[in-house]
Amino acid sequence: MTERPTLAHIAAEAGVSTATVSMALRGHTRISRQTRSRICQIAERVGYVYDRGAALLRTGRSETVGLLVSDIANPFFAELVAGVDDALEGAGKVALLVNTRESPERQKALLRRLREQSVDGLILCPVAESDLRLLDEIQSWGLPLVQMLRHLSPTRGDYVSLDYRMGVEAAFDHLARLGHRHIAFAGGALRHSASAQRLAGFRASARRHGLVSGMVVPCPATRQGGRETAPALLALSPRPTAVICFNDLVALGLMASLRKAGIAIGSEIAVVGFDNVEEAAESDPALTTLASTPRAVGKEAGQALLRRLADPERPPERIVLPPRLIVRRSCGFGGAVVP
Amino acid sequence: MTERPTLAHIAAEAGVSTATVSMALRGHTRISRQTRSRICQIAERVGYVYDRGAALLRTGRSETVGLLVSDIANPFFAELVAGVDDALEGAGKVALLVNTRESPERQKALLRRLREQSVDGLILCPVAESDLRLLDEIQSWGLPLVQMLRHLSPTRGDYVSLDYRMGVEAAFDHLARLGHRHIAFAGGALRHSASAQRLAGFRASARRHGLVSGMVVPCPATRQGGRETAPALLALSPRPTAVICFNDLVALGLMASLRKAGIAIGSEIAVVGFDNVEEAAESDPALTTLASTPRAVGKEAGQALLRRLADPERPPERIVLPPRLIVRRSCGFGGAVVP
DNA sequence: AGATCAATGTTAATCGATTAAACAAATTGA
DNA sequence: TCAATTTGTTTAATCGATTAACATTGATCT
Repeated sequence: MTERPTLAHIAAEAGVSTATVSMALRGHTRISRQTRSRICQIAERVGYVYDRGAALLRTGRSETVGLLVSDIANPFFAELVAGVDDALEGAGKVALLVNTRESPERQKALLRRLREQSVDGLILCPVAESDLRLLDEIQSWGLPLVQMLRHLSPTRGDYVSLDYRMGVEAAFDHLARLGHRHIAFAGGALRHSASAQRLAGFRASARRHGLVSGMVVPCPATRQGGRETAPALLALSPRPTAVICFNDLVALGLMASLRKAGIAIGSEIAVVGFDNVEEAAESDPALTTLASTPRAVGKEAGQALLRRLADPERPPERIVLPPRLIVRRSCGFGGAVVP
Repeated sequence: MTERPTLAHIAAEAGVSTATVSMALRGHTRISRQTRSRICQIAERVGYVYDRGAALLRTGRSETVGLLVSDIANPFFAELVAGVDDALEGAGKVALLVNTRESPERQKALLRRLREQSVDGLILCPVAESDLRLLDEIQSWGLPLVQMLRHLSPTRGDYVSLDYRMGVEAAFDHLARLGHRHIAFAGGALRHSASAQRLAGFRASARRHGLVSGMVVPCPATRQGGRETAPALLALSPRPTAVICFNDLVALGLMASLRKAGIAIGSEIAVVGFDNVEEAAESDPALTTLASTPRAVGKEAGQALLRRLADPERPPERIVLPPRLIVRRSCGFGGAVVP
């Protein structure tokens, strides 16, 4: 419980200046082998711990990044966070994780908080309804930023995400190939780019196949949302023979609801999800879905931020990972089936 | 992209000293209403942002907390982290989240990193195989600590967790009441208190009911682990008519495996999980389980740390939340059934 | 009138590490 | 031999906010 040792303590003990100690501990070449090793030994012995707060004041770098996600409790984001951590750990950086809970006010307050903390950069999954002004603001702070999963601008700044549009188109094409002509979309209710992109993929596909493109039923992106959206979906006319869901949770909820209503999933109605959560392989019937790879996305985002920190002048990056269609029984037996 | 304003800038503009500005912005009573509001206006106008790094150097408080979990990607921990965040947010603190990945070396390195960062306190879910020496060490640093979910010492320091032992006993009693005499435990393979407590609950229950207590099959605490443990379980002699699983993931994996083997879950063999994940209510059959409340645990842990920070001298706390038995079809129709 | 007090600021030291510039000593080059 | 260079270390300023101790002013009291 004694005072935490500082450079000055070590310097006194070694009979050198604090400057020497500072340089020695960081492996500066100007310090001789012997003094360095002597200093390191003393540091070890007295239990010296580097004070990043003090260093920050001088250097301006905190070796810390802000990570803002819209819902930490969501397992999808948990994977994402794990991926970011994977990338940061090797670089010796640590993430300040905050939960915006889809609230613009909280997002604003937390951004301020992270600035106060002098984070070196930000990885941001913006809350729904965020817009370009936020991007302007962040850039005016001179804070390196990676937009993750959702973007504020499709073209400005670094951006790492999934190709939602392509994913939905792949699902649609698959269903069309199976002969479906009435395909619906059970979609997220929030307004953000990841949602808009799915919808755009759906609409574009419908047009391309010459089908009705108005069969969209908005619903919360949760299991509960999926359950509750079944009636609205079945009430559509013509009644859809296939439905692409916002994500697996919606699909699983919807399937539970349809099962309860005695509707045969796979034959009477085909269901496609998005994400390929573990459960998808074991649901009844197994769920056709798009394998998104949240951990990979998080890791890419972390790495992108590290590159940006290393070189603020490099041109903006857009990294958009392609989801992979995984065909299972919830679309019937028309295609090659992965067990 | 201009220089970030400091107290000195504001002081110059307002024609007062930095001391006055500092006090004014923090609402110190020594500053008159008028100067305070004048200063606040200037701060607002020039876009002043508090520099916690600088303040930390002087005050020794970073308003930051270290949060170490053993597997961020695990949805259970995601809920836990969300709960911690819930508690911290109100207090204006932010969590530095790190992932120990069940590795003692990483845990050690990350603890050091967090100390360098001058976190005000720690919330730690220790990796398996951690022991008392770690607790001694942390206490020697004078860093406030809350042990979460797993403990290093059952009696020393603050501790927030779930009553795993009671949970397993409740499950056992329920199964015994239904007439089961051959009850097995499909358990975690890691050595930590949360695992030991479940096992203790199982053994104690078996003794209490005068049953064989050796029917324990260790397995990883994952869905995959559950799937792979089915053969070993069925090979036990006498063959168990009921199995209590380490958690829901194990139970769900096990059920999938048993289903595939053509075994009737609920009648031929009863299955009980632990956690009550969302999926448990919708599996086939619905899973009897113990509702653990990770978000609540996280929140309690966060609050406990806040109390500890407010008063380092208060006596250690032990908060152990009771899980609640939720009876569903995976145990057959012998009891009251929650749909 | 002089002492006392309250209200409101200011001065200056401080937290711990970094780093440009200065300096001393040893080595090399011509 | 003397200047130039290299090597190793020190000096001292600096980052931005906090805070104990001190200063000023005007009001109040006896």
